[in-house]
Amino acid sequence: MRLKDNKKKEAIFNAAIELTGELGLNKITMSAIAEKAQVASGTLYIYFNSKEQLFNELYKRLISEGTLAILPAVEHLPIKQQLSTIWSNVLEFRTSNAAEVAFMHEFRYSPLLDDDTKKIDSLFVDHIRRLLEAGREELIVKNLSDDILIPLMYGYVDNLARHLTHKGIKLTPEIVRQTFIICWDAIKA
Amino acid sequence: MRLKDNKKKEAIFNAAIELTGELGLNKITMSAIAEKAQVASGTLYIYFNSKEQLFNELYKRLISEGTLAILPAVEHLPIKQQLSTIWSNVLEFRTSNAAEVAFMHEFRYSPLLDDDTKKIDSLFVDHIRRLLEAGREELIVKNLSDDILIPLMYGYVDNLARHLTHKGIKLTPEIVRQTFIICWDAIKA
DNA sequence: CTTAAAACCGAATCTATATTCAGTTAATTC
DNA sequence: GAATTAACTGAATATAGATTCGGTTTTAAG
Repeated sequence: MRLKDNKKKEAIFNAAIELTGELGLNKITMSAIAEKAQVASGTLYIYFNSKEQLFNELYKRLISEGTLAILPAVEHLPIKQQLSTIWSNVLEFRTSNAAEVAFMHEFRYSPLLDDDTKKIDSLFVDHIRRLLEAGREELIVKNLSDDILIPLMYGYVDNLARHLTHKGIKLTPEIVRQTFIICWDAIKA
Repeated sequence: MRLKDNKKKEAIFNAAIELTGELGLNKITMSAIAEKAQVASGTLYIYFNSKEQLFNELYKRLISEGTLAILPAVEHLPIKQQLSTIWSNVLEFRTSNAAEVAFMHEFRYSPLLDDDTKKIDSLFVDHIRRLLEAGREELIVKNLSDDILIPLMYGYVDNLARHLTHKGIKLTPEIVRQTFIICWDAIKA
């Protein structure tokens, strides 16, 4: 008997990512993915039960390999430094992996996103939440609810990265520095 | 001969908005819109050429009646006051018109959005751009590019409003005040 | 009151794609 | 190296839903 080929699964994922970059999530068909991955359309169903499952699995992988891997092992650093490092990493990741980020962003708001996948999303936010709490205890972060502070950071980084990518502005250390200052000015006590 | 019934068009728009609130943009069918608006599906095509046109027209209307109407006639006020008033209005609008905002948000990232409609979006941003420029001249706003400042304001208000709505948190004057302070701390010189 | 034209209806059509499946190929095991 | 079994193929199927269209109703105009 024959075994599944892991490289084939990679090829399928890559095809999906590339096609999102080229066409946008909603114009992608299973046939197009199959063609780009150099397999027959029926083969996709050996590796995935459905289009929905394919995308959800890809999304989860990108979140864990991309976003979560961004959280550095920097627990020994002061709060502000930790936030600064994370800020820099996230911005870097988001502006240098255009196709992946496009996929993640489009999929996040698509009807295909399933309930299970939604949970993964919160891991990253939870980490930020803990940092902010620590910052409040040290009296260096404004004593305001997470509901008010987190949308600032999350909304800014998301919008900023998309804006820069969209306008073809290359991320420079100077931009990273300036934007973090803005962000910190916003939340510092 | 018979004339088009303007109330019917309203009913169609309202049906589309309500259905977005109930089901999300992507689950909406022309038949469902027709049913909720109490017309036959064929009738939709008397008023609109296609589903795409229907949604684009609705989106444009919501932008101009909603978002643009938010820009108050406050040109005589100091920059900071103007920004504060706009901030308050946008937040108020975004949290108290859940179905409309859901539609606008979902449609904004949907494949149906056409090029022409995209242009309308920028009117609001242009207004903010002019305010920031004036603020920089007065040395009260950080001397940084719009590409860096605008995503902060836009990303924050967008994310914040969605977050509050999603978590069922009612917008209070205190939240408006606190969030504007955050925003202003971020951009002030 | 008549007539013409356009709104209106909703069943039938058309289309795009996700998914299936019968047949074929390749790799694993003994 | 034969048998077995799962991967693999891609044409055929199934289906959802946008759009069309022939027939019907309404109303403005004369």
